[in-house]
Amino acid sequence: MAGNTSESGRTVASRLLAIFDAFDIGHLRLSLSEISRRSGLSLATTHRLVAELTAWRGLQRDADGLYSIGLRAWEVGLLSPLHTRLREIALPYLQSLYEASRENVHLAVRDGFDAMYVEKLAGHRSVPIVSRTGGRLPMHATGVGKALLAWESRAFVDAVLARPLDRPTSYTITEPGRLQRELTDTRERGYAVTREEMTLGTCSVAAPVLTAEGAVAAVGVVVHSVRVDPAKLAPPIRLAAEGIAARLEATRDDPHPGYEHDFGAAPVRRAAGVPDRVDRR
Amino acid sequence: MAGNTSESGRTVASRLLAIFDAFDIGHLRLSLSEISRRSGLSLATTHRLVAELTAWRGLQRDADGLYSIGLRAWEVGLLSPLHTRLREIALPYLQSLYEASRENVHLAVRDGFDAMYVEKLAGHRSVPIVSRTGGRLPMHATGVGKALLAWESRAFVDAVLARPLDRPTSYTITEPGRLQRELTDTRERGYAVTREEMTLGTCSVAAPVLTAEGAVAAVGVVVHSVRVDPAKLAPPIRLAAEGIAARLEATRDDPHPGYEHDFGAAPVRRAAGVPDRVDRR
DNA sequence: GCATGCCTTCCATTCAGCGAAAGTAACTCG
DNA sequence: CGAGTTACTTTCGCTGAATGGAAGGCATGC
Repeated sequence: MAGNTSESGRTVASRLLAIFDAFDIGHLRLSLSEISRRSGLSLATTHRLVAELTAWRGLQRDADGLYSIGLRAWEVGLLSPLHTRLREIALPYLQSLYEASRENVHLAVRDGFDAMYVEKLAGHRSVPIVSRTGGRLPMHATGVGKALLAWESRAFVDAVLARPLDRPTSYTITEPGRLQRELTDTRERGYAVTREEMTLGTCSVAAPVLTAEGAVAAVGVVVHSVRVDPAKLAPPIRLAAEGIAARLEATRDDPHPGYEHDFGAAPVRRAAGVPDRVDRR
Repeated sequence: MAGNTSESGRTVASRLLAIFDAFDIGHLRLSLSEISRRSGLSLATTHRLVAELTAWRGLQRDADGLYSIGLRAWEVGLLSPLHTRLREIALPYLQSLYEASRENVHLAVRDGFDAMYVEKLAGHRSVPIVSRTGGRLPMHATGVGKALLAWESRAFVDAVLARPLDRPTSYTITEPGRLQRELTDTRERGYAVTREEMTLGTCSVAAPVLTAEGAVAAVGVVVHSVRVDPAKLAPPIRLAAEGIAARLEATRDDPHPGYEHDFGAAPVRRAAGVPDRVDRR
C-alpha cells in the first residue's frame, strides 16, 4: 500500500471491503477491535476506514459503541436488480401463491454454490423455517436449490458434486449418483421436491423461473411433511414461475418496471448538517 | 491520494463510496463512463475501482456492459439492524394489519430529513402508491413522516421547517404555522393523518413506534380518500406500533431475535473459482 | 474513412495511507 | 487505591500504492 509496511499488494479498496466482510448473520454488531481482528487489518487502519464508512453511513455506531451495517449500505443494496427488478416483478405472483397456500413462499437465485433467498413470504400459520431474506442455504438440500441446480450445466453440477456436501438431516441426499438422478427427474417433471432434506418435518416443492438465460431464479413452497402432496402443490408454483419468467422476458429492456413516476430519485443528501440521530441522552 | 495530481485531500475510501453514490433509483444501470462522470472520478481511477468492486460483487456487470449494484452489496445491506431487527420484529404486526385492512401498510424510519420506507406490504387490491422499500419521501407530506416528526425535538422540527418543503399536491401543508399545529394535534391524538397531501386521491393514517429512544419508526396505512375514516383506522395501527415498540424494548440486548439456529452463518466464500454466472451466450 | 464515444492499459510522479508507538479512558481485581 | 487489562484514539515520518494523462483498441454512425 501507500505507506509503511505489512502485507504488500493489498489495496485500500480491498481493505474497505474487508470491513464489510467482517459482518455476517452471526456477527451483526462488532466492536472496532473485533472488526480489526476479523478483517485482518491493523487497529489504526481499521479505525480510520471505519470512521470514513461511518461518516458515509455505510456503518453505524450504536449507543454501546458497537458498529453495525448502516442505513446507507442498506439503501444502496436495495438498488440491486435483485430487488428492483426480479423481486419487484415476482412479488405479485408470490403473493397470490401465498394467499392460495398460506405456506412459506420463497424466491431464490443461485449465488456461487448456494441458493440465496431473495424474498420470503410467511404468515403465522406457516411452518417456521431457517430461510431468511438475504440468507443462503445449500442447493442440494432445498427445493429452490434443486430447482436451480437441475437447469444448470452438467459441468456446474459436477463442480457442486465434487465439493463436500452439508448434511443437515439424515434424509439429505449427498450421494452424487442419487443426486444426479434426482436432478434428471426434476427436469423431466418440471419441478423439484424435497422431503425433510433440510429440516425434519418439512417438505418443499419448487419450480425454476426459466428465461433465455436459463434458470435465473426459483419459486418454492415449504410445508409440513404430513400435509404434502407434491403433485397437487406443483401446478400453482409452476404457474407463478412461468408468469415471472414471462414478465422478465417482456420487460428485458426496462431496468425498473413500475417506477415510472420516480419520486425520490433525487440525489442522496450527503452528511452536511443533517443530524443522523438527535442525541436524546 | 497516494499518487498523481488533482483534487487533493480526497481519500481512496471516499472515491470508492462515490461510486456507490453514482447509483440511485433513477440510475440503476450505468456505464463505466457514466459512473466516472457522476462520481467525479477520472476514467482511469473509476475503471480500477469499479473492477475491484466488481470482483467483490458489490457491483455486477450485465451482458450489455452496464454496471449495477451487485449481489454482495445487497447481501451486506440486509445485515443492517433495520432489516435484521426492526423489520424482523415488525413484520408479524404489519402482516396482521395488512390482513385486517387489505390496504398498503408501511414501516418507515427517519433518515436525515426524509421518511425512509423500511417495509411495504401491498396486495392487488391496495391503492397503487409511490412508496417503495428503500425509498424516501418527504416527512411533512406523508403519514409515517408526520408521525415521526411529531415526536422529534422542537429544534429538529424547526430545522425541517426552515428548509424549502416539497409540494407534491395542492393539499400539501407547507406553511410552518399550520404544520406546527398539525404536529401538535398528531401528538395529542396519538396518530397522524394525511389527506391527499402526497398523492391526490389517497389518505393515510400512521402511528409512531415509541421506545425510550423516542419515535424510532412509524407504522402507517394508505387508503383511497373516499373510504377513509381515520378514527376507525387508527386503533389497529396504534396497536401494531405499540406491539412493535414493546418487542423492541423487550429484546433490546438481543441483536437478532429469531435466528438462534443460524444456519448459513458461515463466512462468505470469496470469488476464487466460484463462477458467478455461467456464460450461456 | 473519419469522427465519436466507450473501454482498457501503461507509466512516471507523488502524496495519501501505513503501522508503531504513545496517549486516553473505562474497568477489574487484589 | 494502585496496578493491570482491554479498548479505543491520535500522532508521525516513511514510502509504495494510487493517480490521471496519454495512447491504443474497438465498436457505431454518418
